[in-house]
Amino acid sequence: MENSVINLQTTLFCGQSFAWLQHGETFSAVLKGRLVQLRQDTCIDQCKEDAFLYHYFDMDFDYASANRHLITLDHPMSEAIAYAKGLHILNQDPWEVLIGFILSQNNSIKRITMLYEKLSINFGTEVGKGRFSFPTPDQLAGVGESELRSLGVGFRSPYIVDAIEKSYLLDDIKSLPFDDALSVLMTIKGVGPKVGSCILLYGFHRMEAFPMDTWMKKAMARWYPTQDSALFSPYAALAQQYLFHYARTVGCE
DNA sequence: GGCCAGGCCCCAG
DNA sequence: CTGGGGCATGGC
Repeated sequence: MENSVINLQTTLFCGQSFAWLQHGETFSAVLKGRLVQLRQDTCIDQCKEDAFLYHYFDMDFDYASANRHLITLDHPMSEAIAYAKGLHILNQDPWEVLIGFILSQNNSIKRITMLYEKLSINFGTEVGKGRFSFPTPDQLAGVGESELRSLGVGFRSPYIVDAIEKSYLLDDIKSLPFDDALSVLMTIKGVGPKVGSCILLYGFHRMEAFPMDTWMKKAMARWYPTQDSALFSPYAALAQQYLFHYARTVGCE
């Protein structure tokens, strides 16, 4: 019904992806080696014509049903859902999520997006209009720590180098149980429980994931002090996204 | 010019 | 296993 209509603004800028730019009413990103440009009013039609976009925007997931389940929970979940109406969890490329969220630690979303773009411009493939694809592991192979530091990656540079060397680990994640998958991801330097959970959520659509960042710690302490992610099962990941977006943009009062 | 940012590493206890 | 300092960089 109402909440099954995707909202691009909320979906693309609620902190799950660093690949999108907005100019006027147009949202754009380079996905699968091509420049994708969408507007809210034409998004649904474009997704129906394009199997990749349809899956990327998670159009098959029953958000109406999940929301009906979550909305029965205590304050402020119903407000958080209403506030983020039309939020979908994207099905992103695991490799791009891995690097994006290694960059995210002790960093601001604005600067993460900037670094993501810098990596694309320096090591990706130009697809026209001054836009570049995010570099593949092969394109980043051999890139050194000092080169990354010169781009502003800072103390995360050795983490990125390690992730490049261990990118093959992503190949087997899909078939693993959640905890095993998390353990494998955490063998990559710079990947802890939070970043690992983000990879499993945004790269593998694992609904059990419940990334606990600074905002989520505040939100849980404020609103659900005696609870954990089990409260939101089987939609913990979606509940997390609603709470994160609500706490970060509205506040924890 | 400090403060802080979707944490994690590393090292004490 | 738990806790806390340190960390590169730039937006504010």
